Amino acid sequence: MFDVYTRDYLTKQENKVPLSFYEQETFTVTRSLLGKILVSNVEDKLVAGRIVEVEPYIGAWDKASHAYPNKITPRTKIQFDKGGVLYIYFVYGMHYQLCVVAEQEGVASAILIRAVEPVFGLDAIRRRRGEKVKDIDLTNGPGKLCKAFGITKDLNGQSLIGDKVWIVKGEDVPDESVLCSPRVGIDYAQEFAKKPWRMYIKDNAYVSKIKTKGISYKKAQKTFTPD
DNA sequence: GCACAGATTCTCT
DNA sequence: GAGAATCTGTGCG
Repeated sequence: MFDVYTRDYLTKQENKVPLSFYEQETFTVTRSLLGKILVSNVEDKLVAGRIVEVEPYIGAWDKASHAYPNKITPRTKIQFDKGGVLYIYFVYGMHYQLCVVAEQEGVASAILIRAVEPVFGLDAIRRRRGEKVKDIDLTNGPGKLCKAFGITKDLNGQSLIGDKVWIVKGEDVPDESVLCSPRVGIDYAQEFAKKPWRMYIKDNAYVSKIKTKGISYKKAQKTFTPD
């Protein structure tokens, strides 16, 4: 654990990542989220974790996106918002997923946070996840981290510079430490199911299970096209 | 250390 | 009414 992430540091308004960060192009934001600190303050419990695994979803041409092809429904309309809000949805009858909306207004974009490394509020995380769960399994998956952070549908559409969930600066991760592999659980997305757009920090123990060997960030970057 | 099925409810057809 | 951007326990080695 890192002692630098104190309550004081995590809650200071000036340390929150500004909205302009989220308004950038999706792939850039996805990459830059690695190493940053996700903070939640719900039910009066401050909890934080370093982001170690993320996946981008583009509404316009990515078949894996809920909003493909620019489909506006009550669920997906949040993805069309201006970058800097939360997109939270429910899957498999029991799990929430937490996404960050990027890009300008009108561009459907969501970045799924798949795993974090706990850095603050371990007690609250353990209580929410259950006493039997091993430390390494507390937040190494999108459903797990939502439970650990107290994320529910109520937070859908909330601002990322609000007082419930936000992101603060962490340690920058060099390109050499970023690996990319196919995204998870999207077999229906045809050619897009194989795109190596799941990004994670190399050798980090809190990344969720990896089946295929990752490729370099530079290589993956070239595949980020509508093809 | 696998593989498999069950849980359970929301969203869109 | 089908299927889902998942997790967990069980059973087998």
